[in-house]
Amino acid sequence: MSVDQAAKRDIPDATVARLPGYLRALGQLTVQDVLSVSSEELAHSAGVSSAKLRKDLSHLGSYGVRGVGYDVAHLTYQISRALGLTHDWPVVIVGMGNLGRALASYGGFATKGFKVVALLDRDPQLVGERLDELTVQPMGELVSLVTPGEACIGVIATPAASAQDVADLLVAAGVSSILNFAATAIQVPEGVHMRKVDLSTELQILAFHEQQRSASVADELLEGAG
Amino acid sequence: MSVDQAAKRDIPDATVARLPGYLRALGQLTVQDVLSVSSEELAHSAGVSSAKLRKDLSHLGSYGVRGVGYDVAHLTYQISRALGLTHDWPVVIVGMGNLGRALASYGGFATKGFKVVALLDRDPQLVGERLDELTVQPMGELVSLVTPGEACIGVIATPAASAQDVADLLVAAGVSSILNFAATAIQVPEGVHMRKVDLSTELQILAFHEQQRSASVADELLEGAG
DNA sequence: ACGCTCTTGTGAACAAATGCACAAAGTCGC
DNA sequence: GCGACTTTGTGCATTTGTTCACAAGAGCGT
Repeated sequence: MSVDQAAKRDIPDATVARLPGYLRALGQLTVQDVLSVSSEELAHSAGVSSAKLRKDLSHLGSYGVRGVGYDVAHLTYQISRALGLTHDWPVVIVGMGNLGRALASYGGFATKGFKVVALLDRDPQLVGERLDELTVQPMGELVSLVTPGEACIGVIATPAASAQDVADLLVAAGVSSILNFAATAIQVPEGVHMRKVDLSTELQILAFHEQQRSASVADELLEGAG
Repeated sequence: MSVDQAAKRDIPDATVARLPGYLRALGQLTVQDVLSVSSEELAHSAGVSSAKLRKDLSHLGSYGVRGVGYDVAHLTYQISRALGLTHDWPVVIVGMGNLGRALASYGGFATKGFKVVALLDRDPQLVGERLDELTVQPMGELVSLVTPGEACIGVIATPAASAQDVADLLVAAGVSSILNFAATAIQVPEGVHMRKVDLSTELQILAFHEQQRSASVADELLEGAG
């Protein structure tokens, strides 16, 4: 048992970040009634190299069959288990603007491992509104919704200006994992896990690569001329 | 000049991914009328270590002053330039569901480096609707909007089922950078830059760490008892 | 001018991640 | 059974990224 957990514990971060991608690719194979898949095929669907995929999976254990490949259902289960998706995690979404609504109505939650248990907003105008079988509640309800000690994931979908306040409230209520969609960096105390998703960051990274491309094209022209 | 570009070219990926965060932190300092900042302070606002920040900035050039720190305005300019944000990049958003609307009305575009030039949707019901000074157009307009050779960033905010089709259309029209918000992996030809933003991936990574936490708490209890 | 204090920029050590190449281990046809 | 073939799992080399620790500068008071 301790061995089992130790095996899980040292899964590298880079691997953990790719596991959801494998899980998604496996989901597509499942609906296509594919029973078995090779590392080559699965890696291609997930957009990685097969060597990387195999090394990633080897961190979870040895679940493939040499000469054959991986059993789709079994590998799905093993990855889910490694990620901790064998039971549903409660999620509270704070901020019911455009983005909050989009997230709340996003189907991806229910399907795998998560359950939105509450929608919160500071604005009294929005409180009481029903969205997808849930009623928007005021921020004050936060403490009664989260049981400290029992894990819960908080999603921040507020404007940047209120993000830090909301994060502080979430932490005070006992939330230990936060996903921040607001366009600002927020500070959380040690022990709270925080991840950030941000449109402009992603666009800026793409812009950098576009710029590199045009710069190198320009260089080639110059070299050709020189 | 070639030296200048060569310096830019070998900025490590990990550094590029962090530059937008520094830019954002600098923006906050700017509105607070702070003129100068040390690596320690800036690193803290951006949530990284000061050593990492300094090494990252050293890849852009030597823009700090020893004993003093960095000039906020000048560093902002240098990072913007490195990322290619000295002029606006055109962005087309495909898919005007909840998410597409949220993205379209997201203020972050205009402020720095990007300009939404078109909103597209396959659904005739949505075509013609006005959102933030733009009219939703049918997919067919794509080719007339994008000038091949001139860089343009495409954002996919459609359901997963149509994401691959949309990506193919974008590529065919000449878009060379794609940001995919759909909950599916898409394949793009070599030479097209693709990034993926996905709620469930992020949640699953958080779930993994929550699970690690509870596992290690359980372990400690067992050790204490044993 | 000089020494004191501060903070950058960077070389060198260290750590993490990736890619390669192949032995190990399985299936299948005969 | 057995040899041919397939595909996994992994040791090793390489690349990429991070951390440390400090010399090299820059400002300041005297």
